Amino acid sequence: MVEQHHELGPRKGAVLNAVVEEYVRSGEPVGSETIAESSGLGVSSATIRNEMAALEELGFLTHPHTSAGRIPTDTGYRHYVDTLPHGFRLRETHRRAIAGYFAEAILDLEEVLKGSVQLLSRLTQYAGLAVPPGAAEEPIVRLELIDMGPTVMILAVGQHGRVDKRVIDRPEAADVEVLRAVEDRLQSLRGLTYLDAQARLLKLAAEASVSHHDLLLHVAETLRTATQGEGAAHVVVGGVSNLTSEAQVWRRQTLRRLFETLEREQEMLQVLQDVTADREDVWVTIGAEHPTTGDWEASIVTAPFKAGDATVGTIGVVGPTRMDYLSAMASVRAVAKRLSEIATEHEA
Amino acid sequence: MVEQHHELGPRKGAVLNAVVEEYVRSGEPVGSETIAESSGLGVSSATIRNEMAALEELGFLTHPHTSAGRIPTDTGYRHYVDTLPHGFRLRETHRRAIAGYFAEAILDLEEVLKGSVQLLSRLTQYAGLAVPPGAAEEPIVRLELIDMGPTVMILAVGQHGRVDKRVIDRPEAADVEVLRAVEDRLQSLRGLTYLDAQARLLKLAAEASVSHHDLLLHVAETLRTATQGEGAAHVVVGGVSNLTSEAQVWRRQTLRRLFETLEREQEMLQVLQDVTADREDVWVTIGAEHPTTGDWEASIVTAPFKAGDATVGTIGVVGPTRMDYLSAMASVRAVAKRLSEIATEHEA
DNA sequence: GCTAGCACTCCACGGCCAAGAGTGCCAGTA
DNA sequence: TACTGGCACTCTTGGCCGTGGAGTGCTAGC
Repeated sequence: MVEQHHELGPRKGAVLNAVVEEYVRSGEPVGSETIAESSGLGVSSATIRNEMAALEELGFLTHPHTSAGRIPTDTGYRHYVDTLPHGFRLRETHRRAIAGYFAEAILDLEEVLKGSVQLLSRLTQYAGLAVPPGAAEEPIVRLELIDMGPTVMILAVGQHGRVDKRVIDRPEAADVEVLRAVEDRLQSLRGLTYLDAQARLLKLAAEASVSHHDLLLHVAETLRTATQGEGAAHVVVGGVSNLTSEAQVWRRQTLRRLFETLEREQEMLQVLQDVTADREDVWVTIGAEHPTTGDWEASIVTAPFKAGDATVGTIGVVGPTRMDYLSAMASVRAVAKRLSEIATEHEA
Repeated sequence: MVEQHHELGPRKGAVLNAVVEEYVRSGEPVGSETIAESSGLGVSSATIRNEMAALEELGFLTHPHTSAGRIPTDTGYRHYVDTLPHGFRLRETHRRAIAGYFAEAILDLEEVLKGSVQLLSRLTQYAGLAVPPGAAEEPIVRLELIDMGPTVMILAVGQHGRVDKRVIDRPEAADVEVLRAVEDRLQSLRGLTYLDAQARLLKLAAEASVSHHDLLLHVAETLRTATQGEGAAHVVVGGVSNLTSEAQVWRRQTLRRLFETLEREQEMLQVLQDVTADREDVWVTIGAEHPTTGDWEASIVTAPFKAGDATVGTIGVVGPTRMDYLSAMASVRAVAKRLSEIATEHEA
């Protein structure tokens, strides 16, 4: 994927990348003169103009109007990102901020993610995003029915620290004895994953007496909502105020659409799943490459984090397509790496 | 408080209120002609002009520039709000939306609040806010230590459905036996409130053997963070995208400050405490009446909700000072009423 | 105490012009 | 063949001006 872009030829590539960098820096359409001076290619602005015209023809640059400089298209950014050098070192201050944050061991992954999202949003000046691990594969360590008078609380605790609860109306038949009895039966599910336990519960319920039946189904339902559907859709968002920064020349209308979607977890989850797919490393989705980011005129930088070999979650940032990709990618990659360490440790 | 404003005299009051209503509706500075026609006072625009000049002198109205219409000052809005008729009926669609939402019984208060905030933001087109009940006075029904291998989870469940957890590094001395033993001792705390249990725990820890000491302190700390300090600061926010609505003529800079503060729960909690104080009913804080809302050029409408006689939480909306106060107050009041019912029921 | 009338003020808007930035292209050169 | 200097052309930006309109403040009269 990287290589196919080199059909551009080295000089066109250099010009394109110079335009991207300059535009990201200044926010102004950039002219041939600027590139001729700054790029160090040792050619005149006229030559740059020719290259630029060609790059526009090829779809990497545009023109706001005839006599303005060039700005990159989404395809232009894509080329830039794909040809970025790999060994970029994070700025020292950022490196230290990340190290500092992870130095104070916090043991609750949900909390760590909230903090990580804040951290990323501070480092990049964009908004941070994270998808925490799902419950499906997590073994259950506790499963309880708690008598709360007119209601009953169903409480599940997972091996890696998640806690799911649900309060239900107390079924007619469920007196203290029954609660006790059902809770006892639930103990046989310890050690099973949320997913396996669900299946098991449905079987148990089918065979159970009427008085137990309802409760067992409710427990199954509790585990189900923790693993899928509306309730499970969960995205951690932070630092959205960064997106209103005055530097960002975002149109009001666009900003509004972005904010609206950020509030709909279900939808955000879908977007993040789409853009992360099954990438192994940090990945960038630029503007119209995904319908939703296109709608926002924004880009998303994400990286998966893993427990051992299995991807368990996602972390990233969302910002304008005119983004400092190099730095954003480095920050996201570094944070994802730390999260993987934590998640792997948790797992062990 | 209402009455003192009537020193304005009935006609000045009528003019002021007409200006507020017209300005809220149109967003444009309003002229004397408009008021003369719409207010039904049966006087000419010249008379209105005199009244307006007087109202400006008194600090209720301003002028963007000499030849523009008038807009209300914060004091102007205050007078308007204070003289609002009490018996305003909620719009039928809103009434139904609220009834509909609360018809489907959700039993987890935290969930209800999230939903209520969304509901309010949809009804009013502003952002919704809520402060859930604190843990301090809630009796504890379960207190557990869960063995998670290299770590231990401390889990507390409250009478009204709250669940607090904290994962700690496993203390050296804490083998399975010790965990068991400490967990047994914790059972004596059942029925105590979070606050009482804390005090009790500190006493227990002081007298306990070395191996129990650390664990007991950790449990106390868990209860403490649930009741006060950083961790307990918790504000539910929803519908912020409404604030970016194009209709709102909010300055970029102002909007940014508002969004930044909305993300800082600690600070938001303080603001909400300030503006709610110990009001019994819905209350409005307008612009500069509070330094923070002044900074935002915004107003907050809040109402407490209660369990029995005790205020347990707050719900409200935040929007521009140019707000439809009547409708916002009605919506907030109605939702708070429903929440009080739920909270009271919970308590019982 | 109210109103009609009027002079006055100030903004919003459109047209106009000049300056400037940047392009596209051509003709010339190594 | 590839590059460059030069130049005409285009389009935006900003300032300047004049006009129209909205709304005020004031005064004289009912």
